[in-house]
Amino acid sequence: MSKEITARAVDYSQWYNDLVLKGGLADYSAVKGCMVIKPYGFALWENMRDVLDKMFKDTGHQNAYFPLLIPKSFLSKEAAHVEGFAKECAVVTHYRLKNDPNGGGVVVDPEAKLEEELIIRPTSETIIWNTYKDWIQSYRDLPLLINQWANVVRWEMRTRLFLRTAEFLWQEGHTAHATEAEAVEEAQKMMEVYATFAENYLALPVIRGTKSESERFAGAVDTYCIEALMQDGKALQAGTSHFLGQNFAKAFDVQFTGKDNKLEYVWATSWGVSTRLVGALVMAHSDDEGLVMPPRVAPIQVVIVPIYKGDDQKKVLDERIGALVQELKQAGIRVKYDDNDNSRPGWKFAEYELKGVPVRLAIGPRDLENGVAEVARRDTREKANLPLEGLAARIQDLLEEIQHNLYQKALHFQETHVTQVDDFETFQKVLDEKGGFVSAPWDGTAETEEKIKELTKATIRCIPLNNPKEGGKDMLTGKPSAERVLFARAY
RNA sequence: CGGGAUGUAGCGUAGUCCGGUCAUCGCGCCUGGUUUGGGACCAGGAGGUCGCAAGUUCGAAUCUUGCCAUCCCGACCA
Repeated sequence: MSKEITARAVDYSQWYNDLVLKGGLADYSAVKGCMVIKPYGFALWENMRDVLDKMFKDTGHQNAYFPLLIPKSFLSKEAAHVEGFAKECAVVTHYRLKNDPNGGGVVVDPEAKLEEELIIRPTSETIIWNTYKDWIQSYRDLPLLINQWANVVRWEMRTRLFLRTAEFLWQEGHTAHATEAEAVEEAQKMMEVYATFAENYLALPVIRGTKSESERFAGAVDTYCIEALMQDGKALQAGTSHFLGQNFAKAFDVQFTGKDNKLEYVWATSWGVSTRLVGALVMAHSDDEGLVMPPRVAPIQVVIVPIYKGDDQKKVLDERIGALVQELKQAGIRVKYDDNDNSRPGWKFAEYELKGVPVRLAIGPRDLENGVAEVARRDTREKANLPLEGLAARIQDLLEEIQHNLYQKALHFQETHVTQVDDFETFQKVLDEKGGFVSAPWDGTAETEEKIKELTKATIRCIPLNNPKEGGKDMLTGKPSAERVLFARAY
């Protein structure tokens, strides 16, 4: 069949591509490095977005929108920041096209060169802090808690659907605070929001931690992160939250007058998650039959497939199933009744399995006689006949059970893929043969971290929160180590 | 951005070395009919600038050059 997907064991990368493309989440586009998010994939993102948006608002944030284009000079104001992003910025140099005098279509009008070139935002710290300067004068203006939903562009050399594309969708929170402690607390709080979201909605267990200096966001004092583990044993950074100190306040001269009438620089945070979460979701739960969607964010939670011979039976089914659809909708369930007569039940079964719909109901005349529906769950692929009477409530429970089951499965995988090692030889062996996180003592230097990366391709994913301080020896250098950190090969 | 591979109808493909009724086959699509409890069947039909652009040639899917896109492996990164 044309919809067949490559098995994980055969080619994991191809399996992932097959799921995204054949599952209808996204397509390649005519533009290098950019993808088209298709309706089914976008519906998934919208569900994620809606939940996160509510969580942000519940923690006191407001949405705003800042420009896509940023004056080039802004980027250079914060030294570490420009260093981090300069290499991947798209630049707008002209503002007009004209007909090619040689008849070759349109060309850039050389007379329309911009005085100051504009960069397409790779992130918005600079334009936002330039704006905050005008918004903040007094401690009464603080804290300033803003989020924006936006697209950003980072000119990546190698792209992968959802995981790394030149343009992607995300949200970026940018907050300003009167004290350092309050800003740190905000950064930690938002990391916790992300972790809660990943675990409760994406059924994706994550490890909370901080980044080592070399993995830190360009311009941050501290980067908090949530790290997830994919089925191939590679780690994936699922969200980051940065304590920016006063770096941007100083770069953009954002000061406020305190109660004591003294001028002070504000303390800042920024935090973001992106459409990359879609990739994380796909790789964490799906199987060789196709996508597996966690019910809480699944675009379609329940699909109903009618089984009938002839129009008469169809009519009877339409009526009964129509009532059931209403019942399910009233229970807040996202349901689709697929009564398309052009494809047969078997085809639909396979199609919705590929799309990862958590629950499928098949209902035919036989079922109506018995007052039941055949209920199939995507996660375990089990089927059962359940009474139509009170079905909505049963389905609600079932969706929660599936959500929970997916989380438990992923959690078990994660827990069994954190390996403690103390020597470098074992470290390499675990990475090659088992994958996952490797917890190993590290001497705390960037040099050692770099050396380990060169030798093994593994990086420090995070220093877990509340990490026990245990004396030891660095597995590579033998130098004193204050604590274990988590290494992994990563996306 | 370096190395390797690929690009023929919506999808998957034959043909490319050796230029000349070669645009092949399957799925899908449209029409009609029979069907419908795990990817239906019959009959008829539509659909292709052979990735794009130059060039070589009497003649190019096929040869040459450039470009575009995708995949895999590196370096870089969410």
